[in-house]
Amino acid sequence: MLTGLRSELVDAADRLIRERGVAALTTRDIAREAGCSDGALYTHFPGKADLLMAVCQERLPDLRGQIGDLVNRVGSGTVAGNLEAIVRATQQFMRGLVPLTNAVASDPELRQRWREHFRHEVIPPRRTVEALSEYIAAEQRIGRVGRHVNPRVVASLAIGACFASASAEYVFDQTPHGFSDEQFARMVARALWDGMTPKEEQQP
Amino acid sequence: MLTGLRSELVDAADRLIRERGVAALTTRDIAREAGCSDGALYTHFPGKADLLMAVCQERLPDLRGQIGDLVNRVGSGTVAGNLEAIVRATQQFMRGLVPLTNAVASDPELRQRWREHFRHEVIPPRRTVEALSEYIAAEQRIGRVGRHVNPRVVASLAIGACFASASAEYVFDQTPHGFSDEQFARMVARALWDGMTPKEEQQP
Amino acid sequence: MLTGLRSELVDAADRLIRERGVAALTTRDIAREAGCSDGALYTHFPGKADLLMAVCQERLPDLRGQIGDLVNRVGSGTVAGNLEAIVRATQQFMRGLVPLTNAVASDPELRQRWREHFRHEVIPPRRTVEALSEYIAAEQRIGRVGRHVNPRVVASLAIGACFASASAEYVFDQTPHGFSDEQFARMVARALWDGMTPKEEQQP
Amino acid sequence: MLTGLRSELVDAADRLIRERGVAALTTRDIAREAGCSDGALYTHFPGKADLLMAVCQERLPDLRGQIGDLVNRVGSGTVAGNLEAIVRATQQFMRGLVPLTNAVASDPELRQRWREHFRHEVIPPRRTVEALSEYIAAEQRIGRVGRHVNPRVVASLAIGACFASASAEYVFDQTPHGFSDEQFARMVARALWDGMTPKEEQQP
DNA sequence: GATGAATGAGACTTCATTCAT
DNA sequence: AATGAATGAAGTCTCATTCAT
Repeated sequence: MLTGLRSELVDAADRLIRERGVAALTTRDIAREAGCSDGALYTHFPGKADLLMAVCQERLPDLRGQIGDLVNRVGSGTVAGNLEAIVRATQQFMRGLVPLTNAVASDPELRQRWREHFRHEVIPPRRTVEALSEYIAAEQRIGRVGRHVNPRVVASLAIGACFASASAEYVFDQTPHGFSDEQFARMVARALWDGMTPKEEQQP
Repeated sequence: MLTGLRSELVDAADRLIRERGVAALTTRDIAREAGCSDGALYTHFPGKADLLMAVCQERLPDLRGQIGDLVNRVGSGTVAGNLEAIVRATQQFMRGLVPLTNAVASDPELRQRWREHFRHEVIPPRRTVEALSEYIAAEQRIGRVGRHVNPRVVASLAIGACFASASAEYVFDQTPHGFSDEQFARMVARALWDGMTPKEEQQP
Repeated sequence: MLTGLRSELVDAADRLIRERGVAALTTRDIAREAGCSDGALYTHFPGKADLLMAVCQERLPDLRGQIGDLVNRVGSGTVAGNLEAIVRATQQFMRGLVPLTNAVASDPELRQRWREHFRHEVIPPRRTVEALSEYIAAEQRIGRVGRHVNPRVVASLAIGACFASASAEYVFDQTPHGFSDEQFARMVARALWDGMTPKEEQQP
Repeated sequence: MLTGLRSELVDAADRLIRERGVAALTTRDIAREAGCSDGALYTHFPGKADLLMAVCQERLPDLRGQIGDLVNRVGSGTVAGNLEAIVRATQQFMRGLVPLTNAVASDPELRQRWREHFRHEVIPPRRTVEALSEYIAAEQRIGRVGRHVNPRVVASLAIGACFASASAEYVFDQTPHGFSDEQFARMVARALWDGMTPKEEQQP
């Protein structure tokens, strides 16, 4: 056990949640996947729900880790280009997030515990939206984005579309739009940028 | 039994899925909610999964039913105003859709059956995106939307954001952006419209 | 199922408690003894503890049923003879009671529930003592038992000795005194009667 | 470890049996109470049952230790007074004995081992009865107790009543007679003495 | 000797499903 | 068609015991 059984269990649960969802996830399956006995789970966690919470807290991908440096590109490259790169990173991020939010959504106890956990913390989707908002606001401050733009709304559109695509892919194995990730990222960046260019007057 | 026990069961399951999710949903709960015996389910469905599929197929809200007439407003009012109304309708629609997709997502068997069911049919998210795409394309054809716009991308952004908001609300009881439905609809319509106005040249 | 599965289960549990005690009593054992499936228990009782409570409430032997008519012999026969007959009945009664009180004593949940159940009801040992006390008091009223006698104390001595004998027999397969039931009943009646005879004065 | 871990474990088990009974007593609880590791138990005992037997053998209170000197008062004070003091001591003794006999009674394995252990030794209740019998017989020999008295029967009555009171108190938190220890001891001594006074003739 | 993580058999309970009525 | 008692497989969790350190 180079890694410690605790991590092994969290890894195993994480893997199975992504592959099969929580509904059909038994403690025995997790133990088998982790290569340990049925009871071992209970030497590291008070119960199944606590292991699942640990998965959510410790294996939740962090968008900041993935787009942190992109956000630091404020003022360099083109805004549309940077947006496109951010959308690309978000697509990857959402593929990791969606199975977990689905797991949480379907299990009432887990859902309750998440709500309590995020009572005093920013929920992941909002954290993601805010990361992008900050980038847009920074570009806005140096005049590369129009003052008429609400950064949070634009961010919500981009992030929301990525989340919806990942969800649909997870459930139906199909995207709602039919584009490839690359195509979609480019076109989203373009469509949003079209509404973000600095200008004098506004059309009705 | 004015409505027939079959509908009673589908209604009961539908109600309970929305209230409590599928994870803790037992056939006994459904029977009690429908006001019938435990065994009655099996005179109308081969098993529990089939009842749940029936819920999904028969009780899945249809956005077309909700925005159909809005789509027919092509050429009337303002595009931004029409967009806003469509977003408002989509917000409602997504509140009904999200509990079902979450239910399906968490249960491997149900997920498999959905995939088969939608192998030869358009999946709900895409159907929704296409409904909005058609409206935008129609406006584009009569010159009220710029030719540089890809209707399906704009539609994906609007629909995706509504789906993401509804999901976050379902799981976390919070929206990722913090706006009210009304505010968000107005701002989304505005942001998208900013990038859709007909124009001569395009900024880099 | 001529008798109904519920009774079957209570009977089975009753039998096994007497044979083997509660410590090693599993729901599976009870089901097997009752000749039904593991789950059947739960169609008749909320849980194992409730079945055991049912055993205690419904199978608790009632001394009144066994000595009721003896008590009605007030004024007939000899007091010592009647006492002896009552002690004989009590010996039988205690053989039935002891396994149950031991079961209750060893299981904290069951004990808690008994205490609540008997919060507003007379506990079985006291009920037994009172039955005998009433007989003695009645003989006292008609002058066949000395006025210096406290009926409840004499009753406690007789009942207590029977309880202790039955307990020791249950645990050790031996009586603390080594007499047969018949011998012991006769001698107890004699010893108590020696202190109960009506008399004028009392020794210090 | 001034006392040695073995004693620590026996003490811990003894304490927990009296506080909570055997039914919910785990080796982990004992280890925690003794302030040692889970595994330590097995360096001093072959298994849990052996530890419990050790408790029974080593911590079983001995009435002789408590009433030994009282027994030596033969011929001094009054017989009734001495009886009363013995009953008082027995009441205390039974409060210590009852939790152990209940523990043994509920567990078939422990019960079997007790039976074997006491196959060639006098069982505790009988030892107690004999201690009192000897005192009464001694008084009888010097003429302070009537020759018609069977010492063992009188002893069984007194001891049995104390055992029954302690049992009922343990299980129900109530005594079968409702008297205080002091009252009950006095009245029992009186009732028995009434039948033990030396006399010429006997009433029918 | 002592530790405590790990084991794995087995406890109680749930629940989708069956079937005699 | 409808009932609901009965089934039994499967789930979560407990706990006496082992063993490498």
